Amino acid sequence: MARERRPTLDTVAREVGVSRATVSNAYNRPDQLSASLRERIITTAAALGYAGPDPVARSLATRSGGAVAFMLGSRLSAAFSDPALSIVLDSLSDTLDAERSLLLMPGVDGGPRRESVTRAHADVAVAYSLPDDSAALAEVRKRGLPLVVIDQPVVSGSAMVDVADRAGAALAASHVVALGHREVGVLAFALHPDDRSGPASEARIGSSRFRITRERMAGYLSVLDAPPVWETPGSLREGGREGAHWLLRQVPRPTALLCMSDELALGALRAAHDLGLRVPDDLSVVGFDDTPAAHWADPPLTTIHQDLAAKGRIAAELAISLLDGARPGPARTLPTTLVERASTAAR
Amino acid sequence: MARERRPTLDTVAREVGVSRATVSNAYNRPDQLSASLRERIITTAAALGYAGPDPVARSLATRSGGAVAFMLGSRLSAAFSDPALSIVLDSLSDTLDAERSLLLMPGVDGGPRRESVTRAHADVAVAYSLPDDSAALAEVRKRGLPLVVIDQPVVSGSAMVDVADRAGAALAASHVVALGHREVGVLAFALHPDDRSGPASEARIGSSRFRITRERMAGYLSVLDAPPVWETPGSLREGGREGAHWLLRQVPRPTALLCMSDELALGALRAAHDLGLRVPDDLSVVGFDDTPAAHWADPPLTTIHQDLAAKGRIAAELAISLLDGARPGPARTLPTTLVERASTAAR
DNA sequence: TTGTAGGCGTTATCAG
DNA sequence: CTGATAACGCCTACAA
Repeated sequence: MARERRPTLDTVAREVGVSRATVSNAYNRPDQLSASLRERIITTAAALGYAGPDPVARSLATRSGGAVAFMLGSRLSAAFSDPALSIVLDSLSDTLDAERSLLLMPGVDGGPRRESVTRAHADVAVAYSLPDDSAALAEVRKRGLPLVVIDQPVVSGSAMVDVADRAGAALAASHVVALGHREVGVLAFALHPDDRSGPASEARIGSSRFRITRERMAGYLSVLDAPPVWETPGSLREGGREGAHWLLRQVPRPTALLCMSDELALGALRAAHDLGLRVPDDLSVVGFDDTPAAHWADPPLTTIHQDLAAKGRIAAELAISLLDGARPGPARTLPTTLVERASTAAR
Repeated sequence: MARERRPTLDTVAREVGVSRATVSNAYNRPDQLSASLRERIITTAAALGYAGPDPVARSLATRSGGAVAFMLGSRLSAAFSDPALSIVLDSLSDTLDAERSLLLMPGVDGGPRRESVTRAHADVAVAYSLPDDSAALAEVRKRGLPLVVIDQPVVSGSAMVDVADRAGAALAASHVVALGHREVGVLAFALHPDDRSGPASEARIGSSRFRITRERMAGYLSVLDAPPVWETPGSLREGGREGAHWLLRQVPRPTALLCMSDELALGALRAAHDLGLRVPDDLSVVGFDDTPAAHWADPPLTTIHQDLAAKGRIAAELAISLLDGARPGPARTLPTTLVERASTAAR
């Protein structure tokens, strides 16, 4: 079924009896021609079924106009279930120029497939918490795409925004220790992009390929001595629940749980409920991120606050400035603070 | 800072001493030239810093290769907080050809801005639950982009997938009526794209611009007689909670609540808890969608099941087939079924 | 196996 | 205000 050839600038130009350039101007520089002519052009274009300049051809000619590629470390389902990411992505997309769209590149094995970034119509890439050695990152570099990384080690020549993860985690650990807790368990994100969930060995902890996990762990460990650690891929409530069940079976049983995200902490709350433990009387729980859910939790969650919306906004601003030819400056690191609510208490 | 001109196919060709076509073949048709020559080409390309064929130029030449545009009716934050959408989007992105990426187009006022679809590098569009008269839809038609719509009235010439929303809603209503409930309240999605939340007048209900809201409401109303209705934008738990509070203040107080999504129902559960009402003893609650959260809810939610993953998968398959030149067939309508769990009981 | 020539649909530059 | 003409970077018959 031969799709009939669509009309082009040329078709319209010929029909109206003017040059291509004039038709182009009718769309892109209305002030460059008389209103009446423009009117005539637009009208016959519509009559011809011409939809306006082809976006791809325009991009080729202008060498720009693609989207910003947002590279994820996980599938979309995992991504969507992470409220922290939602907030970042939302504020990022809100900050972007109106004409720039968002190319979402889900990960399949710790990152988008190399080939997808090869063919992506993007003129800047944003990496969100990818493993250090992601192939996608290598391809971005090869293509020479400007890059901004979020929560990730600096790739040379890229702009960067992250938060004081290590300090925040240390804050969380110090908080429970100050409250008198001695047996403390840790609910951690994935240490490696292999979808494993279970108790984490020291070896795995030591070799983690995710910066964020590494940093938060380092923060915890700067205060704690070899706590039991459960690792779970993604940032899923159910994963947190499962891990908390395991941690609470350890002897001696932890009286406090440090969680790398609020979602994980919510799962821990649920586990405590399952086991008939009262929070904070029998168990203290600390989250990370301070997402809206931390507020509404029952009890409201003590957590480490970070400004997720700012993270997205800054990432977008950095992307825009790279596009404008600016050179990446030093990393922008956002602060973290402890927010005490009702899920922690002295033991 | 003049970005130096990047090498092109031509640069490489000249350097190696072959023609452009040959270099092109080296990338796209390895079998068209000797391995050694190809090797030589790739090597010097790397040396020159040539990253491979430019995706935009390639697309222009092949008239394809853009992404699939996914048009949302809401901002990303709202989209992300809707688990039903996450599931659909995830299975859609999973089903897509490996080489096709996903262009996410958030809505700002009931849909993506017209201009964004004008410039989008996409060769097929998917509309998810947009209002009937969205400007984005008009632009898609104008551009002649193949379109598949999800949960939305057929736009002429587009492929369509939806679920038996009306029948499902009728199922929910019949269920509580069969259980003896006479006072039934309804927690509804937005009726119009104006971010309003509050009691819904009959006029608003009668003129809803969202097909999904219309259909589910029609299903409820086919069984119920003028129930109190609270309308809330998005599918947010908090919105459901607020609405349920209002509904439960009505006299006579409803003994059952019908909710247009599980998230809304979860909010209703929360409201019941706030008010000291036991579910299902004092109040029955029915959701819609059967997302994973319905399982885990306390009590587990009676809800209307629909196969969200299938919806995404089918949408992707339809998009692909449109791209292959197929003409849109009749709408694919997925069934809905009642899943009885513990949130409903006889009164 | 390799090269030639002609598009793909726009935009940009620079005269007129 | 309008119109040639030359890019933009690549693909694809078709010819050699």
